[in-house]
Amino acid sequence: MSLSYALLGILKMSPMSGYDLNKFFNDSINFFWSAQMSQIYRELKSLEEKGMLTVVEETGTKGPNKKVYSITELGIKQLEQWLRNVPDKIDEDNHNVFLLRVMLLGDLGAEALYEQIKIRLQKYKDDLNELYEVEKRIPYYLQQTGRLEQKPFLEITLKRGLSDVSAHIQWAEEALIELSKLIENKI
Amino acid sequence: MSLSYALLGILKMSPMSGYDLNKFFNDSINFFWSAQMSQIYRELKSLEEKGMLTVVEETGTKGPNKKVYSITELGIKQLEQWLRNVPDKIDEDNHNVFLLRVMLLGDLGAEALYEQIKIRLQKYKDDLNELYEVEKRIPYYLQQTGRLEQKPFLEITLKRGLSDVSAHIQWAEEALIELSKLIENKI
DNA sequence: GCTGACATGTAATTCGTTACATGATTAC
DNA sequence: GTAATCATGTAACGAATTACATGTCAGC
Repeated sequence: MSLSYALLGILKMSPMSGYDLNKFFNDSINFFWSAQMSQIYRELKSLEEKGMLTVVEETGTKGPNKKVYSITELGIKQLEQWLRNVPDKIDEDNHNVFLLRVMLLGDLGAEALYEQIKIRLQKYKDDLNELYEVEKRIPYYLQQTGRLEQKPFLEITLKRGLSDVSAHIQWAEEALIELSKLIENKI
Repeated sequence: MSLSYALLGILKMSPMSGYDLNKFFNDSINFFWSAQMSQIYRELKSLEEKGMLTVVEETGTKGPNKKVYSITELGIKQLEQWLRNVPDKIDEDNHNVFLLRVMLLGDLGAEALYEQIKIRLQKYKDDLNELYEVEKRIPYYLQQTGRLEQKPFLEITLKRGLSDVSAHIQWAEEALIELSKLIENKI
């Protein structure tokens, strides 16, 4: 399962709790990964049982106790194996509900589609701004974990997010123009 | 579930069997949707039980009998409701295993990442060619189902696929350049 | 006293994949 | 005869979401 490797990979950078992992997902790599808290907790438990993680309970300064997880040698080995082993079947998760809507909405007329793409365009613009925020946080984050040599790789990852969102924005803007032409001609 | 709406939407264009639906997924909208046969059959059965589809068994000219499904009034109503109702929580399925790999592979060195992106770039180029094939098939398909007025909407859908893949290709090429610089400088 | 952030989990359900199972027809 | 395509399904498993459940601590 890929969530387990996501957890192993992040914990390899720095030990943390399930709660922190969720924050990391939301604050940093939300543009390509997210998870439910309940799933994270369940998976952490399972990885610990398999000996890939160890856990230490930490009495925090505030809030209830934290369970801080660290990766083990076994965990590192398993993660590396997964990373090096390129799957021959490239299994991109290609269920795009929005595009399904776009295709089928045509049947209900151009106006309905126009409105929905307009809403989506705003979302893409928000996403773009969020990515800029993430970009700003990278140097700070790298310093904290002392992994400055990772900078180019994080930048490549982030650039993919930026490139995706920019393409989406351009597509949406062009689609809106197309649709407004259709709407005008129909009058 | 969105698969059910995908099935309703396609069956609204034209009645067909589970087998045909799978072909439609693979030949036309594979760039944003796919499904397992077993899932399709299960879902068709469930939609029929709910009264959103009707089924007629057809003795084909070749092969075993087909079960041809058609959408009912109820099905059309449900589909339209789903299409018009814009979800406030935009729930893009954002689990990109490849990007997870990219981020984490940095830790194993630039070479490993370079190789994996190179493989991926080839896949993107194949995808692009496949999309051009789909593009060519659109006019033929529209004539067959007599839905020429749908053309602009299918084109908008397809353009999104093209825009995505083009952005991916550009990103991959730039990433490879970046990485080769890193590799050279290390020698 | 209440809200919001902190913190962890269980249970039930739904969704999706994989493996298994069957059989007809056509082209080589 | 045998492989490929056509055609439909069941069973078991695994993954992900949703709902439920509990409790601390800080600030207003």
